Amino acid sequence: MMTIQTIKSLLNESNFRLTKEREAVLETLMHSGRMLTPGELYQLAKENHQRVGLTTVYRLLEVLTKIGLATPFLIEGEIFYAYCPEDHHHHFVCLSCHRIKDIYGCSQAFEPENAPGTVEYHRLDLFGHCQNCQEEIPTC
Amino acid sequence: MMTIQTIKSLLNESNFRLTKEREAVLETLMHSGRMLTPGELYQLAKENHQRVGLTTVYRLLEVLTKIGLATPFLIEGEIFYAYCPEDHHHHFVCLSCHRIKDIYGCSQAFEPENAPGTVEYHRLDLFGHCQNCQEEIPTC
DNA sequence: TTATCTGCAAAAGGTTTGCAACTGA
DNA sequence: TCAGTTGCAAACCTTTTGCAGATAA
Repeated sequence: MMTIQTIKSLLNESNFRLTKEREAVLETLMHSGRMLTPGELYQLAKENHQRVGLTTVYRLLEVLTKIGLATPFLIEGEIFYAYCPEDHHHHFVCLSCHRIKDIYGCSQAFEPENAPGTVEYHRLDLFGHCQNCQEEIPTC
Repeated sequence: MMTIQTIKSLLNESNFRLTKEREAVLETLMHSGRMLTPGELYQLAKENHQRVGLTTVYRLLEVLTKIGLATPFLIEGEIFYAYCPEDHHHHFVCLSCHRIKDIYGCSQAFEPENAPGTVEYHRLDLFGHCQNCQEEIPTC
């Protein structure tokens, strides 16, 4: 996982700053290992660290998304964000606990040559239930 | 493309009804060939057909998503919906005009056996610019 | 016949904005 | 030093809900 220093450099490159509030929120997101709604992230960050404002959370998520360090997910009408290193990979998303596992090794093979246009990027997400959550699910 | 009659049957199977308002909105969505925000769909449907309410649009999109005939997309913070037949396929999404092209022939090969859990479903979307829009983009 | 659907108006809820004070680089 | 950031409160929208009347099946 990328160090805070590296992330700080990435932010600075784009004229963004890493304040102590942003660091608190960022660490909360990174260490959660999950995708979180802005509201959830705000709550968690408040619990784990100093006082931060919801506005700050929204603004940080926007910045992180812009520089490719966070990715939004739309699940059942709700928007979540996950910390997401900038290299190309895919995701396994647990629909129960919202944990994200990055999956590396993209063959790029499924960018068909007969695509009806120029492909800028693609996104592959697998949805299911992680091993922890499978055990907890009652067979019904 | 699925006929209205078929869609009506699918709706009825789940105790939903196809009213003339829903038919108007549905046809607008199907024939647009694009992903649309609820607001855009509402505007288009009003232009093309009789008077419909925005609430009706929201409720139809919810129903269609539930029975697998519409898919939501999250693009730059906005939620769009596309008509989407219920069989498994992928998408090419034009970031300029929001047109959607369905891509068939999924190898399923990228559901790795070493996935950290049970995969319920996956989703692969390609984003780029369709041939129409490439021509229009000024080289800058 | 009746469960479902409609549109409106109101409520709710999530997200953004303006601003004065603060702070990282 | 000063451009970028903060948190608050207010503004903004998008989405949902309640309801009485309409309608598909």
